[in-house]
Amino acid sequence: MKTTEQAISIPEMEAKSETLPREFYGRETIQVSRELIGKILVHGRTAGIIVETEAYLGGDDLASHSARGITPRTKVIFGPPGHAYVYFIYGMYECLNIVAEPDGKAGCVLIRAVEPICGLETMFRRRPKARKVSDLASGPGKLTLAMGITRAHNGQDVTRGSLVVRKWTKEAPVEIEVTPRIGITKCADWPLRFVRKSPAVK
DNA sequence: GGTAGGATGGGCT
DNA sequence: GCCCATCCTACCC
Repeated sequence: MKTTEQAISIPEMEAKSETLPREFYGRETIQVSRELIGKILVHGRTAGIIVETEAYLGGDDLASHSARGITPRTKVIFGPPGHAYVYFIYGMYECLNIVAEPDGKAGCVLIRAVEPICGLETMFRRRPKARKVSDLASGPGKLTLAMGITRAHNGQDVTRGSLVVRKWTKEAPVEIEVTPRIGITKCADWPLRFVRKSPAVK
């Protein structure tokens, strides 16, 4: 189904929004996951509204990459909030997370889908198999491809620089559905996936 | 409309 | 050597 949102220009989007401050991220991962729904992910000429996230907690969340402690790959998750954790998966894809919780505590938010609003042509060029706008970034691997996000962004600060998250200055209330996380086997029934309910994602 | 299986390579035991 | 926080195609209703 086609999305009902209209594409706008980057300057127009920037005029109506502001960058999220680091304090937004330095809170409980579940709260950050929930509140990232409806925010705007921006990279270069492309931007999209975050419509699906998952929380990956520290402690006894065995589905989280941080569950086995600090390694070269996972050290970002234990670092200061508001930074990107980008990992390579299934030999082909990259997934974007944003680090939550205060510095020293593990927790991150997987960005699973965005609704494209800026740079649709660029996204279609990067995802030639996508037929509709709603196919461009409707999955964690798809959105990194469409928006040009790679492991080169791992550890990057998302409160400044080329990869940032913004909020609408006039924010509308969002209805959110909570479900178990997708594609995992450990802690598979934990209700840590957040999806924007209206308008529908697909 | 639906789903089963293959591609593909880094991280960690 | 095994395990993946995935996507796409082929094939089947």
